[in-house]
Order: sequence, then C-alpha cells, then structure tokens
Amino acid sequence: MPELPEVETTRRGLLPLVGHVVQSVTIRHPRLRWPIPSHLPQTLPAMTLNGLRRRAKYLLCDFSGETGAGILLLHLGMSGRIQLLDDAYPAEKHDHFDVAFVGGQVLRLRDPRRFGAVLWLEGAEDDHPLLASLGPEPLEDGFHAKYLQQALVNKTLAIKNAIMDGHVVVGVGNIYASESLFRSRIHPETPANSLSLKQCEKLVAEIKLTLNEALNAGGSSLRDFFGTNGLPGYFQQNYFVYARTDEPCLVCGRPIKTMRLGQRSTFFCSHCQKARVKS
DNA sequence: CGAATCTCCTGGAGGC
DNA sequence: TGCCTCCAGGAGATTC
Repeated sequence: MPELPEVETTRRGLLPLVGHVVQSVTIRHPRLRWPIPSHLPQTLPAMTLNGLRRRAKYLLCDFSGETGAGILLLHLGMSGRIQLLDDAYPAEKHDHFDVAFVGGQVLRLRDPRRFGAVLWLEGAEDDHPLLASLGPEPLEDGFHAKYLQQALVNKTLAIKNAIMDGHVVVGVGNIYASESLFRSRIHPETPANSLSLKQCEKLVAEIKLTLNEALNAGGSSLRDFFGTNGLPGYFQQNYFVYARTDEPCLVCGRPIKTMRLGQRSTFFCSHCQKARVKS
C-alpha cells in the first residue's frame, strides 16, 4: 500500500536513471489494472529518460527520442514496488515489467496484487483522463484551508472519505486519512461541509505534517526501500490510531475504536475526536 | 451533480 | 498439513 511518501521516495530513488537510454523492455505479465501497452518493447528502446515527475501517486517518466516522445505512467496500486537493479538478475514471481537501460541498470516493477498500472501517454498529460481532474498536491501551496473548505461545500459525506477523494486533494490514502484526522481531533464521520475554517486549517496542517514525516522516514530508509528485504518508510512510522484497534490512545489512554467508512477500515479515538456535528 | 457500491487481485491470517 | 473464508486496499467504473 504505497502512499504518496513511498511514491515520492521511489521517484527519488530512480533519479540516477535520468539521462540514460533504454535498451529493452520486458513484459512478463501484461494484465495489471489495465493491460500494459504491448508496443512498449518496440516504442521505448533508444529513447532517453529525460525526467521523473510525480503527480498524485502516479510516476511520470518523460521519454523522448528520434522516433517521438511520450510519458511512461507508473502506478504502484497497493502492492507495487519499483526496484532499481544494477543488472537484470532473474525475475521473480510477480516481477511483471522491466525497463533495461544501456549500461545495465534495470527498472523493475513487482506487483503481486496487480492493482498497479503501466501506461503510455502521448501529448499533453493534463488532457489524460487519469490526470485531468485531480485535486491539488497536498504538500504544495495550492492546498490550503480556504481551498479545502471551498472544495467541501455541498459535500455531506464523511470528512474521511472526502480527503481520500483525489478530486479534493491527491495522495491522502487510508492510513494518513485516519492519522491526520486524529491529529486534528476531528471525528472521521463529521460531514465534510460542516468543518469550520479553523478545523480546515488544522486538518490541512496535519495532513502536510503527517505526509512530511512519512516522507522523511521513507527518505532515510531509501536504501532499504530499494533492497530486497527493506521495509517501506511507512512501516517505520509510529501511528497514533492506524491499525491500533483496542490499544490505548497515546493521548488519553482510552481504547482506539475502529469502524467501516466507505468500505475502508477507519481508526479513531472517540474521546479525542469529538462526535460528529449534526447539521 | 453527489454519494454509495462494485470491482480488479493475491498473500497472509485465522478457524477448524 | 490442508483447506476454507475473510480481509487488506487505490481509485476508476457503475449505479442510484
């Protein structure tokens, strides 16, 4: 379950590939969330990787060559991981996709549950349906309290579901939704449009803080993250509520509660997070 | 429109 | 040991 910090950590880990030229592409199991484009082994070789960007949880790899240009879009789904190998040692069971570069380095996608994606975009990425209507990046200045409150107008759904909606803000997954709401002392069921501006300020600040902490943890474990036995940064984090059902709240000591919200497990402290406001 | 539900997939945990 | 069921979850697709 890579969240935004893991995707960003992955991006940084792959930066050494920028400037390198593709040697070959191997597709072992094309059926991810969508089929991996079958033309990639013909299209990508001889192209140069010009840059690596991230939008939401998508990795955007900019390629160009004499035959054209495009963006290789990668998504890790919930079990995906990208490794940067010094050479193409034998692939294991869930290693579905390789991009080998001149010089021997290999970008390898492993994704047991195959919720991830490998797509090829040509033309302006903003026109692509997956990217066109995304909300702001949570760590950028465009995500602020007034924006959030405005984005939640007319939304009566639970705030936890609202901040996990990529049209409101991208990159807040199930873990950090629960965590940032606890840290904001907002009950996850609170109707989204009932948050005060002050609550929006607090929530925005805590989302940024939580993600930045995870990013720092991920960054510090970069080597491990790319190793075979490494744990992603988020496993190193200490959570206030996530996956701590019945354990004592780290603030008040009462047992952490869990509930289903939008088909997702949700963790909170019923004492520290005030019951939802009736509207 | 908004909101809720369904869906993809496999590994791991728990029950018997 | 083996088999079964349940659960985890990102986010687009579908339905109401």
